[in-house]
Amino acid sequence: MNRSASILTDDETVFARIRSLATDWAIHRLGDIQTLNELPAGSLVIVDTAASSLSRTSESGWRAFFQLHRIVMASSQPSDDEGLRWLNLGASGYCHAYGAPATLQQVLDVVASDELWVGRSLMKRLLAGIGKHRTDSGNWVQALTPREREVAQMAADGESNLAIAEALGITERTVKSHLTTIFEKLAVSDRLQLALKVHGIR
Amino acid sequence: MNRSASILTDDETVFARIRSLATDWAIHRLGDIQTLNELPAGSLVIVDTAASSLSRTSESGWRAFFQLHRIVMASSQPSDDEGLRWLNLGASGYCHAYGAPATLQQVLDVVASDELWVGRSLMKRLLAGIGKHRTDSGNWVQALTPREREVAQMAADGESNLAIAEALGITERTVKSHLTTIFEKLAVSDRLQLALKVHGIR
DNA sequence: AGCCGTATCGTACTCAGGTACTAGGAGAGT
DNA sequence: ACTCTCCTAGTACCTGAGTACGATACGGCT
Repeated sequence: MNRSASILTDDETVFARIRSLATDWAIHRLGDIQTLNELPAGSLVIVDTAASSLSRTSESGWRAFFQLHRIVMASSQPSDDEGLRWLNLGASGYCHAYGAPATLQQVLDVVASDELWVGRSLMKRLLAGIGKHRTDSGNWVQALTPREREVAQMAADGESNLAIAEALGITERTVKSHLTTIFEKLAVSDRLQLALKVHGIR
Repeated sequence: MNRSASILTDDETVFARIRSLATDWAIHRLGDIQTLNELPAGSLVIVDTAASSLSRTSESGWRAFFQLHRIVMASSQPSDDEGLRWLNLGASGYCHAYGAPATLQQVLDVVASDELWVGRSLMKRLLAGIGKHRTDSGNWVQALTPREREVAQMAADGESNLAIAEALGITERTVKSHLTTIFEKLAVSDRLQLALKVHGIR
């Protein structure tokens, strides 16, 4: 396959890692950020956020680069906020420079397909900013029966017992019954503790 | 490799396509949405948004399913809005049911790695919308006095009125008094709603 | 046939949470 | 001085939530 990518980094370890793990890819090394201008348009590039020559490029300079190529920013100390900054400037991806080999391979594959690659935790923040996404923190589900899951979710979302009963077409007494079981299974004392557990707080 | 996934669809074409393209995967077919409860926790599942049995599941039912498994919603007529709805409910991915084989393969790989898969155009929208929403989640603090903030935070963390009173060296009555003011200022009815607001859920 | 898990529902009870109405003292600003 | 907000607190009262101690029915497993 004719797959090649370039990388810009000052860190020998990062370079060696990426070169070795990406077996499907031919990796070229860039000496300076300005050499991005010499690559054919649409090239796949990994840029180490710690590379020294980065500081000489303005914000609009970055926007231009991101338009020209598909660029993945790799940080050795990634954070959601840093990732957000790069993605907002137009980066095609943001990942951990020392991430798992399989993950880095995946990042390259995805970005090469003209998709964007955003890590899990940052993605959740993006979704949370738009709607009310909440996943994870969740082996609580596995302890519950299907019916109990519905009741637990609604109670955790702030619905009253009566509201839950009406929504599910059962009596309030049955809702209470389910909740008692749920509290016992999840080792919580009331619906507020349940909500904290379901929504992954503490 | 021991890679298997399940699919729920009424559409023979979709089933045939996915089965044929995903050579690395063993694909099982599900007959009904309820069979999700019988799969081992954390299973990888593709669900056709047009499947007839979907309508019988409530919103909270979906949330529970999404926490139990890694579920990719596949639509034959995808839209950003529809995608956003599913992802907000907790889906692990949203893609085109008739998408390019290589893309679908990638979706499975990515989701199997416990990442989220969001298409390019939807991702752009998420990134565009991040700025304003993120600031107003901390808005509740502004409306409250310092003392009220302390009480609100503790109540939102699940502490009882008595526990808050003892921690702050005041009577339970005063805690109640603060809470009544807090509820009024933040336009919520009880401590559970307060917790959801403080922790940025709805 | 018997056991067990799940889902449903009844009555009665306790109690934490929340409201209504009220009010005194401390401190800041006019 | 006067007003205003904040923090504090008492008594009385109501209600939703949760528990105790049941019950019936259905389906699967041994």
